[in-house]
Amino acid sequence: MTEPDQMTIREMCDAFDVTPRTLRFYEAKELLNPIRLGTRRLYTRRDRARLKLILRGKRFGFSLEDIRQTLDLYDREGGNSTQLLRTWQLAQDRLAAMEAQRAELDEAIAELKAELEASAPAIESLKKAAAEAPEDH
Amino acid sequence: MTEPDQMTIREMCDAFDVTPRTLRFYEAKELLNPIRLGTRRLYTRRDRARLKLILRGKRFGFSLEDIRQTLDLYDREGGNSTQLLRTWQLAQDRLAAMEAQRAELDEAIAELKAELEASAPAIESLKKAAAEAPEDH
DNA sequence: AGCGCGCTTGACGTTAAGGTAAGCATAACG
DNA sequence: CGTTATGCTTACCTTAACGTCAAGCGCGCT
Repeated sequence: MTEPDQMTIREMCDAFDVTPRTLRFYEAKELLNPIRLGTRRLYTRRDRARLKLILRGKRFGFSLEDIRQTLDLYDREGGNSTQLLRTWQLAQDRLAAMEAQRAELDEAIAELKAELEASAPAIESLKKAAAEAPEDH
Repeated sequence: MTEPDQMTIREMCDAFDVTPRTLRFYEAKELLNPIRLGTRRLYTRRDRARLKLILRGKRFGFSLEDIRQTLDLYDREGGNSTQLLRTWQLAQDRLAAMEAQRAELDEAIAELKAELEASAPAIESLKKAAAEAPEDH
């Protein structure tokens, strides 16, 4: 437990490399809801887990609204059963979407690699030329 | 060659499920440059290849500006050598970024799967209950 | 000649995701 | 105990990536 249980907004910003504005913005959009000590925010372990998922989702190109919905997949704490089943279904969909994205990413990586290898010889000779006649800068 | 060599803007839109506005916008941002027949646009095989890459990049969460730079990795047709070397370097970076993203995506998929499996039993019993007492709708 | 359709440019509107600035409260520190 | 840092809210500003709307051109048909 090197990490404290609650963190101030500043500590969060330093830990996750975001601005206070961003955290408040996410709160306004109901992606986070830190405890209030008087008027100040205190972020718990749960908020940190959620923020991590949020930032990851963003890197994958999801919108905050998309992310907001997926967050409930991780820490739902009850809710009625039909609601739970819908959440479950949504999770399946998300998973499928992510696996599709993974497949597409693999393809893209393969293509780029092929492109790189195809032009590798030309690059090599360029580097050699540069090494022999280094009068450019 | 079931595909014609040049396509009108409408044909492109139908083929890629985008609006004319989007194609013109990408052109303004120098991601595409179709031939002009008089004032009209004609999109070639090359434009189609680029558009495919653009839309893919978007799904991965890249900005159009990011994508614009990466596009040159695929169909550079010359350029001076220092420029070429820089492009090469950029390609390496992109590749690394994509591989990092794939690693993160794998992790995310694994986590979501774990979450799903953990709550699978509860869901199963819910489904069973719903099957036995189907008086909700 | 007139009509309509597809395309063009140009200008302005919109949404998401924050940035920035003003004004006030409170907490920590020398 | 005054100053300095941290935090809060409210309000307006910005950028990317288009959407929407108006007005006009060219061309194929009748």
